[in-house]
Amino acid sequence: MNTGLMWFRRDLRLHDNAALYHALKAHDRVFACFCFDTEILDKLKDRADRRIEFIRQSIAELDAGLQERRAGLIVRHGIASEEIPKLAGELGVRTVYANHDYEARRLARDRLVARTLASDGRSLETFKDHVIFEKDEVLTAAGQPFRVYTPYRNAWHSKLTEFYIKAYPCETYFDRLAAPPTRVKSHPWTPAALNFKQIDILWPGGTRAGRDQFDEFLTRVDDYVTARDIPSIRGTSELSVHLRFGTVSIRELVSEALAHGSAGARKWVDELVWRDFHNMVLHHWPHITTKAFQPAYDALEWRQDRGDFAAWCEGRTGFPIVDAAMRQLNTTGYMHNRLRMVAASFLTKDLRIDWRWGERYFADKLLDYDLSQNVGNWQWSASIGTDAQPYFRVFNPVAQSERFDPDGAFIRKFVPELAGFPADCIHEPHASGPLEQRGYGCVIGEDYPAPIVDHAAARLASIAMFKKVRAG
DNA sequence: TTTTGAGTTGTTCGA
DNA sequence: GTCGAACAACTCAAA
Repeated sequence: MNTGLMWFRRDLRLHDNAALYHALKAHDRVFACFCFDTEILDKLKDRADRRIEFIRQSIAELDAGLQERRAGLIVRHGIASEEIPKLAGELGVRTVYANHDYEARRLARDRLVARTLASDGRSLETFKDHVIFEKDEVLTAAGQPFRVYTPYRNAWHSKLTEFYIKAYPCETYFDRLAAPPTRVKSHPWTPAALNFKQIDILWPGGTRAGRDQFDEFLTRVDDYVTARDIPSIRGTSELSVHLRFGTVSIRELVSEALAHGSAGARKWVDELVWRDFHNMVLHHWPHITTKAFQPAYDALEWRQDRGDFAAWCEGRTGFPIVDAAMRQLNTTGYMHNRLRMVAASFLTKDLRIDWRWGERYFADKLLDYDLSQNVGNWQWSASIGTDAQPYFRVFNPVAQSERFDPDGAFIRKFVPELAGFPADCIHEPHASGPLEQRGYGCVIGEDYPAPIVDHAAARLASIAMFKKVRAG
């Protein structure tokens, strides 16, 4: 029997899925599986992990969709590089199908799977699915990968044709989806069975939720250009977690946004181009996960201050917008785009703490965490990455707060002890006098911390830290 | 081939 | 309050 196996990873959908389409097209019968990889699970810091919950919800929908077509999802729990070849053997499939991953560890895993399968006369076939353009698809005129976003974006748009955003019509072959034989065991995926605690997530998993979210965003995409910067209102698409786990199709999003055509929709597509850009950069310069993209900046002498780092993590720096941002991350597993820049700038410029500490902290907390995006944006904020913001550009946390949270609504939500401050005082509460503070129901230094750094001095120290490296 | 100009997200200073 | 300059140096495309 000519059978294949679809291995779902960060592409948890049955529609417009490159690997699934190729599997279905090439085989009479196709099985579907997902593996909870213990090599990843065992590293998670917290037994209540929001990403596990999102995956659980998404594969529940995936399984239901397969059941409707008289098939079903085989779930495994173990070391994926061992489980997948083992399962392929149990099922007697000739070929395993998956979509490209771009992270070094996942690539090593996939190479191992391919080798193990090959030793048994089977093969692993992988496809581009997660991005519009990957690897070497968009290059400079000289045939080199871009190091700067804007020319990359221009080349990206020039190369884009219908071909690249056309959906893979998986449904044409859905009758080829096969139910797993009863002798093939599936691992339960309740939180208890996975040794995880249930935890609430801001966005439910699954493709239905992803589609609803996108439809809802399209009703307000015209306001995107300005609204996207205001954390107290829903101005962004909030599709990041769906993009991360493939419960939406990037082709579908780009195709529909371009068809929409408004200035807001076009701006949003350019943000999706950033996603391709960071992904491409990680492919070409894999060292950026641990080293500066610009090698000269490896010599920067970051402060190794655990106390200040803890204050940043816990949202008690005394800078309301930074603390509100960190508390949003800690309590919801999400942080608004604008605030990610403010928080990252504060850690790397005001506190001069190693960007890698911050990158790691975000990695542990973010529901939508994606290695390439997180590393790329942290290095951008720290002024050491591709297309780096100049080192002398240091965000002023008070100015950012006044500009993007003018009425203090976001601060009030996540730093409720400051809720009594009027809008013009909430951004810098320590500047109010002691009597006023008492009147606003919050004494700085008692009910809310005083600033842990002087921004003006910290800014000069940061610029000096960079200058030293450049001079040396 | 060389030159020129523009470049995600900013801030401060001085006129 | 508003405005332009300065804060550097490199990538890339276009002239």
